[in-house]
Parts: sequence; structure tokens; C-alpha cells
Amino acid sequence: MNTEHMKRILVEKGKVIQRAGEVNTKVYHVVKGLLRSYVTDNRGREFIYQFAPEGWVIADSCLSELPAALVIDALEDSEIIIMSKDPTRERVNVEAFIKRIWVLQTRIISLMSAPAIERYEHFVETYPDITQRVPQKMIASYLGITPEALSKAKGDRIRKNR
Amino acid sequence: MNTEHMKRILVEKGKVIQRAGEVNTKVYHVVKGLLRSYVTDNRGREFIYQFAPEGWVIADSCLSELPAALVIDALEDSEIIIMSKDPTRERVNVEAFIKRIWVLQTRIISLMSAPAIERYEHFVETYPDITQRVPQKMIASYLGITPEALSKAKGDRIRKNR
DNA sequence: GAGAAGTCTTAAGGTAGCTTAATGCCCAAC
DNA sequence: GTTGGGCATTAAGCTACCTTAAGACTTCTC
Repeated sequence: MNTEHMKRILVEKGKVIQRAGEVNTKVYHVVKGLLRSYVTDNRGREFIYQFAPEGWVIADSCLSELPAALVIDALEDSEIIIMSKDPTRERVNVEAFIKRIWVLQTRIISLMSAPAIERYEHFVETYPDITQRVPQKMIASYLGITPEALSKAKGDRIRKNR
Repeated sequence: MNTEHMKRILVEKGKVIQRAGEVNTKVYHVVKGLLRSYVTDNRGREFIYQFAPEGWVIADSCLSELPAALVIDALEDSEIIIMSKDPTRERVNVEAFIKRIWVLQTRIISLMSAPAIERYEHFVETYPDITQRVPQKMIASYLGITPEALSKAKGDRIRKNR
């Protein structure tokens, strides 16, 4: 399994796999566990860009010559396969690229047009198991709101529906 | 130039090239002019997803079997090349996919973390010529805010800087 | 050239989400 | 058992942005 382009490793919960600012040519395939990528802005606020549970792939999408914008770390003890982003490798999965772009497109439209509570409900429908595995404040961070705002929105929704 | 997979056509300003709901397997390369893609939500609000001036490519990124979410139309008289999204074609430009994903990644992070006025200034820096070619309300639509909010934010910024 | 339509701006009032802070809960460390 | 840290919730005041409406200006149309 371990070749020049693929390496299987174990990472502990909390371990940082990819730092922001480093030049990044790796893609991480999650076999078991849970990774995430996030950015920190100049005010110290964290924004989660992606969760990657079992079967998912996660990477900074920067071009090979640019430093990474994202930090990638483990939210659970995980088993991952590190792959090279080298585009000369034979099998380029076009469908996977299109699907990824579709996910990002949907998220952009949703960020522009839908209120936080709807984005939350869509998240819960789409990723029900992640909802159970990470603290609510991380879901708020993924949605682009504060934990307080999410807590309030959920409370308002429940109060409205009775 | 016109083959089974590529066709060069002229479109007039205002013409709709791709409707939402249609199954879409085409990619449009803009030779001259300006296209855009957008969605309309259930309240009738329009959100511009992308501008595509000369040299750009525009498409709905849905998988081939799904109906398109985006409408694509011409903001200026344009000359475009229609290409098939068929992934079996030989030259798959991986760099172009990664670059596209990077643009979307940057936009998502910016939508989550930056106020509208900063997103506007970033837009003007990045696409100075588009700013001159489309009405301001379309830029507001791209930024995810109302034209009124953009007008006010610009006025506030000018007033603050003197 | 007059009217119509589209655009930008300003303003007033409303809402969503942020900031700060306090409280209670759970759980791990000692 | 107590202490302390991380998390969720609530609340009060604030800011950013929305909604609606009006006015001024430009561009299109007849």
C-alpha cells in the first residue's frame, strides 16, 4: 500500500496535519475517523471550511506553487491515506471534481440566499452523523455564524412550531 | 472549428443560453462579450453566481444526470464556443479544475468572514473591468447584498475616509 | 421631445446575527 | 468531593443589512 504517491498513517485527535502558509501538494483520504479544514482570520475567529469523515477526501485547493490557506487537523483519532496532488498521475477523476464544484456552488448560493437556520437544517439533513460527532459550535463555524446565534435560532424555531 | 463537440455561435444581449431545470451537458467558452450565471429563489430574488468575460468558461457544475440549478444569459452581445462536458474527451485540464475550486473556496471563506464592503473592494480589485461593464445592482447581487446596502456601504466608506 | 423604464442614492424602520456577559451543565483532574 | 475547563443557553445592547419608499438622473422608446 505504501508507495511513492500513497502513504497510510494514523493521526491522533487534535493533531495538525497541514498548516496554513505551507506549500501543499498533498491530498488526504480519510479511511477512518474525522478531519476538518479551517481558516483563522486576523481577529482570531475560526471558520470551518470542510468536514471529512470516513470515505471523504480533504485538501487545500491551492495551486501547487501557492502556500495553503487552510489548516487541516483531526477531530477524532483517524486513519488516513496521504496522496500526491501531482496531476501527471494517470487516473484523474473528472466526476469527482465536478461533484466537488457542485457542492461548493450549492454552499455559495446557500450562504447568499438562505438564513442561518435553513442552512443549519440543510446541514443536519445532509450530514446527520457529523452533527452527532462534533460540538455545535463547530457547526456554527461551518455555517458562518456564532454558537450563540445558532442556539438562539434553534430555540426560536422550536418556539415557533408549537 | 465546428465539430461534434464544439460549436461557435453569436448571442445577443439578454438572450438566455441555459435555463434552470434543464439537463445540462454543455460548457460555454466566452470568446467575446460577457455572460453570467444566476439563480432565482422562491421569493423572486436573483443571485448572480458568476460573471464570465472574454477568455472565461462558464457552466452549471451539476453532474450530467441532474437538472441545472443556474440560468446562464448574455449581459452583452457575445461570441461563444459551446463545448460538451463529456469527460471522455482527452484533454482534461486538472490545473483549471483546481484553480476553479480555489476561487470558490476563497469566495466561501469571504462570504463567511468578511463584511460586504470588503467583499466589494476585493471584487473591484480582482475584476476591475467587470465593475465598469455591469450595473452596480448586479455586483450587489454577486456579493449577496441588496443594491441599497451596497450604495450605503460605499457612501459610509467615503465619509469615513476624510 | 415626451414619456417610460432602469439605475443610483438617501432615508426610516425592521430584522438577523454579533458581542459581551452571566448561568448552568457535564466531565475530567486532582 | 471539589475544582476547573469546555460547552450550550439566555439575555441585553449593538451593528450590518433588509424592506419599503421616494427623489434625481440617465437611457430607451415612440
